[in-house]
Amino acid sequence: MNISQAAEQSGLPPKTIRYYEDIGLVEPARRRDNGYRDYGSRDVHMLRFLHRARDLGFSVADCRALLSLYTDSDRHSADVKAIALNRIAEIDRKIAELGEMRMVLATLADKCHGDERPDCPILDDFAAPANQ
Amino acid sequence: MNISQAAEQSGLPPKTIRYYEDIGLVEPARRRDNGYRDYGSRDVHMLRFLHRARDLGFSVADCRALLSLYTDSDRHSADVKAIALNRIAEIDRKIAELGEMRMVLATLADKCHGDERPDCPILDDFAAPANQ
DNA sequence: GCTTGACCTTCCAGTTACTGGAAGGGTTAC
DNA sequence: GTAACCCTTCCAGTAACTGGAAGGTCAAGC
Repeated sequence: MNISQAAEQSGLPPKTIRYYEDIGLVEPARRRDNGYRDYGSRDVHMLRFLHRARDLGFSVADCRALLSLYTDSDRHSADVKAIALNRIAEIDRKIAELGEMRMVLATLADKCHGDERPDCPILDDFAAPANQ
Repeated sequence: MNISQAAEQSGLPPKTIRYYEDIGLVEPARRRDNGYRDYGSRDVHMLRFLHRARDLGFSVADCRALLSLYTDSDRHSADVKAIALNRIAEIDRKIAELGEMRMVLATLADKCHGDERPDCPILDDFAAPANQ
């Protein structure tokens, strides 16, 4: 099948599929006589795997590792789990960071009249943060 | 003062200060005879403002708007508040997204033995997501 | 046979917000 | 004078694509 079909079935845009081939995340696709890439169900399978992993926020480097574990029947599930737990920890850090930002901003926004007057606690804080 | 002092007092690395000048986020610094940038307290003030705004996750584009409101004494606090509320909404979206990822991953990781055996519910899910 | 439109190909540039490093010149302390 | 550290500019790289240009291919309709 053509790349656009593979795209449709995997959920990845054609551009992204070519990009993944470029960076060696997936094997180069077979080519037809006219130079078109030709995909089979196994290829689409791999692409869908990548789509899912990327959707869950794994980096391309992680995806590389996950894909190599996926295709290795002698893998240890511990290695997969370690990557997943790492990703969870990363998510937790990110959520905590965003939560702090949100709290600060919500507090400031709450104190701001938000009308036509120029005085604004938000800008005041930016100019001289309270907690410093 | 030299750029490294301005960096220390604003919390931004020298590289970043030059970069902000490059993209026109701050006015070009005065130069001394030897070509060195020369910063005053007003400059440092602006840089600290930017540092704070960036720390709260505002994009450089937002910072541009915020800085222009900051230096405009005829501003309406409503405009500042709108930017802040927008940022909060963005944060909320991001947190929700991360929260979903976390839930999925935690569920999968929980089901994974994480030992030397190859079978792994995480990889199984990636290969064929349950919710599809 | 020819055209039209939708594919496909490669390659280059742009995105965000820096950061690292090279090459070269200035300053300060001993 | 020289060593250590500062400053300058410019170029390249980061992450993961995405947009667009230039050009070849294919299938359908006239």
